[in-house]
Amino acid sequence: MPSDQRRIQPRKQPRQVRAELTRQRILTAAAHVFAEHGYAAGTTNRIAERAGISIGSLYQYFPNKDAILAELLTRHLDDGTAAAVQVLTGPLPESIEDVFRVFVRLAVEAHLDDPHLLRMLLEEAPRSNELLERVGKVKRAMVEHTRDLLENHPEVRVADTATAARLVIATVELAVHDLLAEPDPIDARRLEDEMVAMLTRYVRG
Amino acid sequence: MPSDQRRIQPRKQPRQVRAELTRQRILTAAAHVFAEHGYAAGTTNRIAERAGISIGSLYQYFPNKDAILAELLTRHLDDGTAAAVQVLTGPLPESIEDVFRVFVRLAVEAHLDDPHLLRMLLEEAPRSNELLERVGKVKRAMVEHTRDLLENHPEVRVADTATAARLVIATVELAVHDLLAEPDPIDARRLEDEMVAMLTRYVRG
DNA sequence: CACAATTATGAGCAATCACTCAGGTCTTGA
DNA sequence: TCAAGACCTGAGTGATTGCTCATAATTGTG
Repeated sequence: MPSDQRRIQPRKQPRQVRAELTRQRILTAAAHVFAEHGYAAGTTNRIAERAGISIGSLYQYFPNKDAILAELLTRHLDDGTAAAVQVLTGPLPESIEDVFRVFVRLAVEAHLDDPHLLRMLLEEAPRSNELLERVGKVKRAMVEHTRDLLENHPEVRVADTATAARLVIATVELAVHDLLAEPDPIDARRLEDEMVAMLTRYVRG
Repeated sequence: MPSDQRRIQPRKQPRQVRAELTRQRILTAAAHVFAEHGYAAGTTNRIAERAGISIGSLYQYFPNKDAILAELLTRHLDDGTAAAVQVLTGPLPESIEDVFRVFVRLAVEAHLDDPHLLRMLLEEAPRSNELLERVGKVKRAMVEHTRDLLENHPEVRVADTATAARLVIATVELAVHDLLAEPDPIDARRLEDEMVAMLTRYVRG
């Protein structure tokens, strides 16, 4: 425990209830502000104002602005993997069509509540090597899982499973980016149906 | 020609050769700087430095930073539509598989030289309503063309051509975002092959 | 109640950045 | 050759922003 350690972490851990409450309020406010103004224009003062606290308090819980972004991204990633693990733990459907449907729906649901925030998070992730690496890790894990699935499922007839797995994952991700950004968002059900159809016909050969 | 018009355009049009040359250098430098540092961190001073000119000169050719971004995006959009028009003017292949191959290759080639810049341009486009509208217009035109194609081609058997067209366009766009961002970019040929296969099998039903 | 630890405050600092302007240098044309 | 206009220069300005710190308020503990 070096005594001259840099102030990379803010103070100590919260001890009182109101502290943890303030932390939550900061994160919620940051999510709103970032989603609305983007990362660069989402100033820390604005976040504090929206959270109903002073700017000083904000910096007692986060060492800097980037740390807030990191925490938001971490939470999303953790939520996503938790949901995925839960699905993978149970029994999967037999047909690949139904398997794809499960995954596509999972992806859609995970991003349906705040697409703008999610878009921002993924855009700003490259700002930090650590975040970029973390996102990359999750993505690589998904690609690996998909490749296993493609290689072992009897219905699947694609040859280049490595490329196919990347293509499938990228296509599902795309669901997100087309559900949001557009001012005229596509209907979630229809998108799901068509995407599942496309993926299924593709891997069946 | 109102005399009190705001200084939205910088000075007059360039008259001498060196002026046009300087303009080009600014745009080239901006492309590099934006691609490397992103829009927010790509300062105008850095652009001027990279272009080998003074910051004052930069502001004789562009009224503000956003105008540089706008010009870069406009050029990309114009180049892209020009290439598309040229392809659409000539005779298209018979089979949809070959048609898709033509379009996918077009998209890949258009974005192969500077993927980072392109990513940045599309991310920052929402900063301006005008740019957003311009991008939206191009995209809508592509979707419309695709829908026509899907409805008139004998091999195509999808029912919901509206959704299918959007899905096809989004999938092709995806080629870009997966060719670049990743530190381990996918092989262009393989991606092209698999993507064409996926789209073809999808629309054939 | 006292008093120490924890949490909250917000004016202000230092740094950064887009952009200006007063004045230079170069090119052109007569 | 020599003005007049075109082009270039770069230190500086005003505004913004991330963040600090001295101080105050609140809470837990005996």
